[in-house]
Order: sequence, then structure tokens, then C-alpha cells
Amino acid sequence: MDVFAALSDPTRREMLRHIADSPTTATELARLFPITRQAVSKHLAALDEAGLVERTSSGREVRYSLRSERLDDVMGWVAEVGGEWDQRLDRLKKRLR
Amino acid sequence: MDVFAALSDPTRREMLRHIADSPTTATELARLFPITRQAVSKHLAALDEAGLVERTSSGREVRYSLRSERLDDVMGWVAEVGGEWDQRLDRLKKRLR
DNA sequence: TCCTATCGCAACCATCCAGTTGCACGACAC
DNA sequence: GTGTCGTGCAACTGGATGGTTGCGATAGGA
Repeated sequence: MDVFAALSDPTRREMLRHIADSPTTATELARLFPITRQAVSKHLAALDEAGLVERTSSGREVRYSLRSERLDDVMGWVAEVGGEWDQRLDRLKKRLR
Repeated sequence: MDVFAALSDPTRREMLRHIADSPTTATELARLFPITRQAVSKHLAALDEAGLVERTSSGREVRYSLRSERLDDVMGWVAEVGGEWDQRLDRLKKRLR
């Protein structure tokens, strides 16, 4: 799955937020979301395939953490298409600050 | 349709590129892509619903142009989740230059 | 007026995808 | 060893979606 497709699902975006906040496992996420662990697992597989997360298995648990490289690609595409990215990035900086 | 979902389709992203380059109509795009004008029209409707394009009808033709505000939202989300957006934005600037 | 080009609406189809259930396997605790 | 917890795989289902065809309406040019 490509990055944009992976980010198209609201649930996946929310999960990525959690993962970015702190590395998480599938079962932990399944407690936070009103869906099955299997469904969570599928979402994580999608995020993994898109290169957005990193799998680290220790013992019987698999913990997912954020891999932000692909997010740069997204920003790059948006900036490229959006045009006038110079002012746009400045505005963004201001907004985030 | 929300912005991320609208951008999830490769064809729509390509179309948005064209539109960003210069405002275009549905039939013109249909000549550039290997799909029907109807399919193009649906994609444009999706982009419109997401607030990514602006419709300007003159006579019998409807021309679509880019509305970049929503793209800012996308960049905002990515920067927010990605973290360390300060260095990231600097890197992006360098890459685009 | 008549022909043509652009567009919108609706129905239909095939595929994809999020979600479920069920089961089996390996790791940890007792 | 036995039970439990976390994970993975497979099959199935309902709904969303990209694509098509067909038709009717309207605007412009000959």
C-alpha cells in the first residue's frame, strides 16, 4: 500500500498519532479503539507496508513505533503541488509554534 | 470525502498536479487519462467535495483550479504527527530548492 | 435552425477493503 | 506441565468505490 492510501483511513491516522506519541502494541490499541485486535492488526500491517511504522518484536509482543521518513515524502508532494511553498512553510511554522 | 481520502487515489493526485499546473476541464483531463470523462468527472467531484479544487463555469464548460488551503491542513497534520517538524521543514525547504 | 461539444444524472458492475469470527502457535507465569 | 496472553493466518461478509454505458439538457458555431 502506498503512503497516501495508508493515511486515507481515519482510524489508521488516529493509530499513527498514538504510535507517534509512544510505541504501542496491537492489543493495546485494540483496547483504545472500538474494533477487534484483528482489525487493528490489519491496519498496522498497512502502516508497516507503507513504511510508516517499525516493528520491534520482543518476546511474544510486537511493538510498533513511528518511522517518519515517509511522512517527508508526503510533505514533499504537498509542497510541490501546492506551490508557493516558501510562504506556506513559513505560515505552517507559525501555526505550529 | 475528506482530504486524505481524496488524495489517496493516484489518478486524483495526478489530476490535481495537472490542475495545479493550469486550470483544466473534465473533457481535457479525459483526453490525458485512459478513462472516461464520467470517471474524470467523479474524481473531480471528489476533489471538489474535499475542498481541493474550485469550480468556475463559463458558458458550457466548467474549469477546475487548485484551492491550496486544504493542503495546508495536510501539511499541518503531517508536521504535527511527524514531530521534530522544525528540522523537517528546513530539510524540506532545502530539498525543494 | 441544425449540428456538435460539454456537462450532469442515473443505473449498473467488479473489485477492493474494513471488519468480523475461528483457529493454531509460541512465549510467559504458576 | 498447564493455563493464559499476545500474535498470525484464513475465510467470510457488507459496504464503499472506481469504472462503465446510456440518456437528456444546454451552449456555440455553421
